[in-house]
Amino acid sequence: MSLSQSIASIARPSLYEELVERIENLIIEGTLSPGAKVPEKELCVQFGVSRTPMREALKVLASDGLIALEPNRGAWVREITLAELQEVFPVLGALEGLAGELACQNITDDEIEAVRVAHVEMVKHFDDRNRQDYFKANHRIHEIILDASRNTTLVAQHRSLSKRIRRARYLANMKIDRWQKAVEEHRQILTALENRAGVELGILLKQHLENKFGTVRQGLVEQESSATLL
Amino acid sequence: MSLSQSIASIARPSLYEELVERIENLIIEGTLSPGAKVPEKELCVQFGVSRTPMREALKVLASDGLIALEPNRGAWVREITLAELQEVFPVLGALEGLAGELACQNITDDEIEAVRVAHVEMVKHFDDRNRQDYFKANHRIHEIILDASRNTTLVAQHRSLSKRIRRARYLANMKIDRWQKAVEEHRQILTALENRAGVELGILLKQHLENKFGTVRQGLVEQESSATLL
DNA sequence: ATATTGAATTATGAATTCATAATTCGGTCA
DNA sequence: TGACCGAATTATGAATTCATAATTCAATAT
Repeated sequence: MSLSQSIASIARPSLYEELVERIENLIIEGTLSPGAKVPEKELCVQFGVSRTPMREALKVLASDGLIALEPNRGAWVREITLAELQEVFPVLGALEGLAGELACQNITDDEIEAVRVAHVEMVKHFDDRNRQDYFKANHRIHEIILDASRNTTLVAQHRSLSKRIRRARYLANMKIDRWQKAVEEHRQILTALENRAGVELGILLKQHLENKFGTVRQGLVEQESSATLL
Repeated sequence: MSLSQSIASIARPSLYEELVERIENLIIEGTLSPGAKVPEKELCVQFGVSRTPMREALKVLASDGLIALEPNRGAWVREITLAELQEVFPVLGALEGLAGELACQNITDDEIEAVRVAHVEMVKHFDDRNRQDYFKANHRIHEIILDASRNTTLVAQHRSLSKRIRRARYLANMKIDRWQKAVEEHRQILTALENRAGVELGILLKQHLENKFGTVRQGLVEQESSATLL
């Protein structure tokens, strides 16, 4: 893994890899929304590549579950259903629990300090009700903890699943009281990390995720009911 | 998911999908061994397809971690290092633990009966010291439990990771006392399942996996040391 | 007005072609 | 003999081409 990474950092990544990332971003940031057709030709023109690397990228994205390829009918951004959320969240919970335990065994003092800094920043953005920047700081905290597990397989699995649900864009819908609660949970998470209390951190992260699930579910239900009304 | 599956079952799977499966099998059964080059051209001839679908398949296999693509140098079957095993097993453990808990909530009596049948068969093959068929029955048991979690995401993640380590072919090296112990563990697993004791089953499966890890590690260490001697 | 048919158009799946990078191998020189 | 160079060969990355399946849309029938 480290070998292939070092090679990748020297050599220019191939076209298809770049395309995977860029299309992933289009999906996550909502330019390509769930249920929409992935316009193969347009994307080729937009990125200035031929269909070959584009189609290779689409195959990888399909294998990651971000899009669905229907034979002879093209690619579609996969919808996030309530059923899928109910599947993904427990799995993410199991992974986060493990990450928390491992992180407490392996995290450095510098990394804990980095979490502390990100935490303070996150709280500031909460006070300002700045959802965008709150999300970024929040995300940074979880990334540091995950990386501190020193388990690239775990990190990769978690990232892959996170991407699938991140599209739900739950933050836009997060109610203020739930948001407040999330900040409090993060205070506990930081404390457990500082104490290197592995099992406790695992439980906290899992719980934190379950609450997040509540938010996402609510957002999705609202979205679905409003869609029905149209 | 059910939609795309029903479509896939009607339409002929595309070439690249078929190739992904067949090359996967070549890797798992050892025809393509770890560290070996994946002979793109030869495989094209062998399967009677052009390079385009073949290369699409290789991209997917790389994304699944079965092979490594080195820019301008081709594809190689990824080696299983001890470091990777140490990463993968805890993740699989977390997933199996979850699977056990969910299975106890959702498994049908018929499915428990199927596990019982496979268990009896497995014990018979143990008595005959028939490793091949023991492995098959063993595998069937774990598949039923996993499927009983009713969580296709969990199943997919578990399968993907299992494939990565199944290549280690640990069974060939399993010592008789460890084998005996594995059978005993399976007796407990069956009992927990019959009692629908979710938490307990989760712990048992995780423990069972850790023991398996010991076997795989030993096999790998022996293999590496013998390789060094060459 | 709506549904249905079929030709024209477009999109997709896969083979082929082309440019370039890596490897091989024969020859040269130390 | 062995290290080094460079032309020939081969493999790889990506664009193009070609065959076929899906879709669109105008014309017709109900």
